[in-house]
Amino acid sequence: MTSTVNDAAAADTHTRARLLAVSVELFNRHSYEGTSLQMIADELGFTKGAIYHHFRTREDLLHAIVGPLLEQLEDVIDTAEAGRTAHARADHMLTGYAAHLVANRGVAAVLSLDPGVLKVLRANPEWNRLIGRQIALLSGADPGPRGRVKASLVMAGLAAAVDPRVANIDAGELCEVLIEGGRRALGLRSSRGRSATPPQRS
Amino acid sequence: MTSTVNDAAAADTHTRARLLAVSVELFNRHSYEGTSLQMIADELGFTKGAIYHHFRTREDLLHAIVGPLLEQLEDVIDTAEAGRTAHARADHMLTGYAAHLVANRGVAAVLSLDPGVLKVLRANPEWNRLIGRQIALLSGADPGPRGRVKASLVMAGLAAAVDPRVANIDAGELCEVLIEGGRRALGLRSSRGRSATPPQRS
Amino acid sequence: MTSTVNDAAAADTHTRARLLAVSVELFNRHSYEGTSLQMIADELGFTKGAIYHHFRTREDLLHAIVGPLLEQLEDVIDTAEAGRTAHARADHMLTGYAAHLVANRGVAAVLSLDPGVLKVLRANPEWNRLIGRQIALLSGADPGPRGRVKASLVMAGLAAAVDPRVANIDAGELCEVLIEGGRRALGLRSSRGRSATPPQRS
Amino acid sequence: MTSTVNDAAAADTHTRARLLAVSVELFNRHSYEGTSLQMIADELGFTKGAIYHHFRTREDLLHAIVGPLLEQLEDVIDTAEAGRTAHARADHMLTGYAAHLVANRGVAAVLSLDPGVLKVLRANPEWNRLIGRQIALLSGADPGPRGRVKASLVMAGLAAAVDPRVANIDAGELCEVLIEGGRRALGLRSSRGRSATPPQRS
DNA sequence: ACGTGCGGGACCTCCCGTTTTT
DNA sequence: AAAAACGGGAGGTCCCGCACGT
Repeated sequence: MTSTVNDAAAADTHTRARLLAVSVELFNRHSYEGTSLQMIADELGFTKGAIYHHFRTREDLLHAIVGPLLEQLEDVIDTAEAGRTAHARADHMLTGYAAHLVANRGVAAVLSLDPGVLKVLRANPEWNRLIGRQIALLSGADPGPRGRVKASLVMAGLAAAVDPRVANIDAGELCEVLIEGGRRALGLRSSRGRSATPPQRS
Repeated sequence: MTSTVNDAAAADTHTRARLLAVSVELFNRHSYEGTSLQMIADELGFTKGAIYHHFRTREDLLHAIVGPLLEQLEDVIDTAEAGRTAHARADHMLTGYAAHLVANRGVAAVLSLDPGVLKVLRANPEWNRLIGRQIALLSGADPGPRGRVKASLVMAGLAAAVDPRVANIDAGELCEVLIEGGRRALGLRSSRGRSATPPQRS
Repeated sequence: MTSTVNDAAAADTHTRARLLAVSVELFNRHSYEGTSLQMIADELGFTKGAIYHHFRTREDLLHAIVGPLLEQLEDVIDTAEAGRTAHARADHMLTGYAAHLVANRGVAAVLSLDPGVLKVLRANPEWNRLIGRQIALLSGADPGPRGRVKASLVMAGLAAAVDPRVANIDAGELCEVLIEGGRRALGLRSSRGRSATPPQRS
Repeated sequence: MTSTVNDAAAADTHTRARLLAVSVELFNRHSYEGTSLQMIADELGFTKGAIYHHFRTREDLLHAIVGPLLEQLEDVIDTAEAGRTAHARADHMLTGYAAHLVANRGVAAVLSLDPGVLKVLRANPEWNRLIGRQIALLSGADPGPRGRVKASLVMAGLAAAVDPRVANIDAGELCEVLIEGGRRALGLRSSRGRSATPPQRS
């Protein structure tokens, strides 16, 4: 069942989890910069002062949301980097990323596309490196500017495509479509048999 | 016809053009919601009052930026819709869209990805319909949820990939890569085996 | 009896004393109004709730600090008022005050100079009277406006001069200097070889 | 004519001068940290937003108040440092300082004694140096810790004594008393029958 | 066209004091 | 007795828009 970020936390930490969930939802609707603490507090039914007890600043709140997601993503990256060939590494990265996004539908768009969020992410060297590694992996089959462009295309494209507003589609099928689209865009031959992709032009 | 961004600039060379350019830059850096009139005024070297003389509200400013772009995009859509087969229509839409994005690098990301901007766009029925038509065209080869997902993937992916921060790449080559990636992701066979290069816009 | 600051501490050694000490230190650094309970709690390593258990309000905390000091000062005043001549009374007041300040270096400045503290002091009629009596004693040799001015000069001057940041000086010597300066400013002839050193308080 | 700080400005800059005057008054009554922008705005009859147009931060406001005063004081210090003997330099500093304080009755106490203000002053290296020079001058006749203590005594004492609440006394006489008290406290012989009245500043 | 002064109202931060829990 | 959760509310910053002047 669609494990969200807060799966574990949700059970006991009554309010903190709700706080994060509501925040994500509002960030999605109004963008990070466009969401005030007041809006979050109103949605939760209590006051800004209460929020302050859990997160001293709005950016702390954002950190608490994206932090776990990026840790999750780091696992995927770590695994992918252990692949033997550049092709395998890229494919692992892609499938892992797609699964990661689908598992966190509704959070992903905020994480990856909101300029307000990206500004915060770029300010954190560790997170910045993470994204760099991801791009490197995805563009591994084709380094250089072209590879970077494709990698960015896929990363942003997938992130945007999982937005629930895009289409009413089952998680499993969604993941399939994303992987298929990603592989083609990156020029990765679908590992077994079916070659939807024509031989690479240099 | 009807004034592209640069056209309008030519008329009013004095300040209006600089105002728009600076705004776009700041919207890109800080997101639409994260950019205040004060920031824009400071960057321009004059005061908020001066801005007010050109645009009565900050949203007006946004309209002035995205309006021409969307008109431009509408031309592409109109043309694409005249295609004979679904495949041709999707391909036209894709190539036209790629050219449109490349021609407006640096504006595109704001236009297509910033949630703050999207909220404004969604509020305008006309613009909302425009996006719907674009999705319909791109997913035309494969209607249904899967098609919508792929179309969204391509639309957002391309928009994100043109960001100058992604890679230092020549406009022509960038366009090629985008089209190639888009075609593959959408499952469009590279028609007539050639000419990834679209009709160039200024 | 008349518990001095340290006395009270001995009883409750656990926290109350540290609480007061830390508060005084922070009041000195940031002024009374500029010091929040949070700052005090942080410095102590525990939470605001803990403070609230000892003092129901921040003003209570202030009272607990200045109260004992003012009682101590009242003793000095009482004694001084028993002097036979105006000159002797003023001199007693001066020496006693100097000793009092030196014995409470670091607290004195807050007590006597911080406008935020003075506001609280002025609100308490008893304490207000106390200061009036002190001024009367010091200016006794020369009543009228000039006397009041000199008395204020001495009172504030001495209070400020005991601040440890002013000079690294031994308590005994400091007291000497203060008395000498005070006597001269007030126009009190250093009475017939009487030691400048006052009766030492613990 | 009790020249205030804003003499020149008062005429034309309608509100800015009032803003400063009101602020000084409230700082005196409630201490710097104890005075909110709201209080100032209320007293002036307009809003915090209006204040923001003149001073972007509360500390700016403080700077605008103490800045001119310290410049004035620097003139005095410069002049005093040109004296030939240590005694003369100290005496010049004293008389000049007294005149400076009397000329700015009501502002002086805030400037010199409020811990909140001192914190800001200490944070500014230039202003910090200024105070150091002043102490050096006053303690010049007797360097070392004892001299510093006396200098601090005089500086704070005089500043506190000019507070209008201390005594209803004419400016000229006040100045006389301050100089007399200061000289005695510092151990400066009233030099060669020179009038106690200092050179009047505008 | 542009600068200035200002109103009113958010924003985030954070504070103080209470309640609830351990 | 200490910690944690929370409610109100105020503080400072700052923003947007509108008067004016020029």
